[in-house]
This record gives sequence, structure tokens and C-alpha cells, in this order.
Amino acid sequence: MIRTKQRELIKNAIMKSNTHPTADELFQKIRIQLPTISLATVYRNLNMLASDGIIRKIEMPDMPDRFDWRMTVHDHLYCEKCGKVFDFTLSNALDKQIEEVSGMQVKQYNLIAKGVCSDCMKSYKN
Amino acid sequence: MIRTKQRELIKNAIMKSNTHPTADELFQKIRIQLPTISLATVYRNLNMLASDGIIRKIEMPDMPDRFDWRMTVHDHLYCEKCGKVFDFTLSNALDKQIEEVSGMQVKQYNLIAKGVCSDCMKSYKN
DNA sequence: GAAAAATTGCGATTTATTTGCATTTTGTTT
DNA sequence: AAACAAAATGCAAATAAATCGCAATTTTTC
Repeated sequence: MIRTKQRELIKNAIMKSNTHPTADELFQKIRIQLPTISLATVYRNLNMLASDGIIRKIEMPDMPDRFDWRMTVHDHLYCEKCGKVFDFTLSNALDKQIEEVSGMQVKQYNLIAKGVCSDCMKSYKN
Repeated sequence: MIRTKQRELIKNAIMKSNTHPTADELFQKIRIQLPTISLATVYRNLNMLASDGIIRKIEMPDMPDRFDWRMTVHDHLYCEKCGKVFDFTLSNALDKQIEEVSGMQVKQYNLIAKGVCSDCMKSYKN
């Protein structure tokens, strides 16, 4: 992998992100420092980083994909009120469980919960 | 909800399906009986049926959505070899677990496993 | 420093799904 | 059963996310 300015900026942007940003959100951030960068480059690099196991792509159902630098096993909850994405970690390995009940070989799984985060529960109390 | 020929055909087509079909797959099937039907109508009706709780929309990550008439709690495994989608049912309620570890309110969750189904494991053995 | 390899930016393309709107069909009311 | 309102349809166009082709540029290699 060649070392380019854009790749560096993209990697840095995710690494210091805290919001599970989309490709476009990262693009908008990076654009400020490097206005000539293109969205396609952001996508390309994010995909490369993901397939190299540096970052993780979170495939959101019917929503733009998001990207996560946290590589420890965990899943995500999307808050319907504020739109933020939160991490959570199940106490037991889900892939093992799935293999047991399904009799199939599980390579990976994608678990996204939808609900209301604790902040929004307090604010709106409904 | 008004009773139309197209809605009937669409509902029947899913109800007797066994493959978690996509909107377009259903469209192609129904088209044979009613060639004037449009894909938009298929989409519209599937969405209505889903929001009425008659059927379930399976939001596949980075793939066309699929539709399922089975309304009991279960999740899905996508076989990377044959492309088929299989059902499985976890032994414990996942939404409860997620609420416990996350402290958030879970309305629903979307779990899609990717792997190799048992048929394909036998055939390709790799 | 020249040649090869990889990456970039741009615009166009793809794919899934939704939407606007005029027309048709359905249900309702008498 | 005619008349009217409400809902659904078909079509084409729009949308949105992501990818792709390709010429130009940058990076690495020799």
C-alpha cells in the first residue's frame, strides 16, 4: 500500500473519530484540510483499510455504511431519536451460538439494534 | 386497505415463497400472471404489508432487501456460496440481552450472519 | 531520474428503492 | 346503479449510496 496524503488523512480522521462516521461525513471533515480530495477516494481507502483489517465497516440496514476504528468484538445500537450509533458487547460469542442452532459455518455476523439510547430516554421519557 | 388484484397476487406470492425473495424476484414471478403490474406497486405493497405486521422485511446489508412471511422470532444466515438465505432461531431472546449490556431500550434488532450453509459445506468441502 | 506501479479526481454509471402525478380502480352513499 | 370520494396503480423520473472507467498525477522501484 502506497503512502499518500489522502490515505493518511482518511486514516487519521477515522482513528480519532468517536461517532461511527459515514464515508461522506469523513469526506466533509477531510475536505477542510484537503479541498481537492474526492469522495471516491474516501470510499476506496475506507474499503482498503477495512479489508486489511485496520478498520471495520458497519453495514447499516437501509442507511449509509459507517466506519469504526474499534476492532474488538462488539456490536452496534442505532438510536432512533438522536441518530447516534453506540457500541455494546454481548457477554457470549454469538457466532458460536449461531453455528450451534443453525448447523452452518458462520464467517461473520452483522448485528444492529434499533432503539433509544439512555440519553434520549432521559430527555424524552417516552 | 383496499382490495386489489395486485395486492392479492403480491401477498400470495410471498405467502407461498420459500426463499426469502427480493421485491424484484416477486415482481418477476407475479408478472407472469399479471404482465401489467409495475415494480413500484410491488414495493409499495410489500412495505404496506410489512408495516401492518403481515410480513417481515429483512434488511440485508449491501444487498437488496428480502421479504419473509414467517413472523415468529428468528434471524437469518446468508450463504456466501449459493446465495440462499436460511432461518435460525437463537435459544435466548437477544433483545433482552442487548438491553442488559447496553442500558438502552431495544425496539428491534437486525441480525444477519454470513457463512456457508450445510449443503454447500458438503459440496465444496472448504 | 526514468520507468513501472499505484492512486487520485472527475464524471458517469449502477443498483435498489421511492416519489410525483395523471389515470384507473375500488369502496361508499344514496 | 349512478355519482363521488378515497385509495391504488403504472409509468417515468428522482434519489441516494457506492462503484467504476479512465486519463492524469503521484509514489515507489531500479
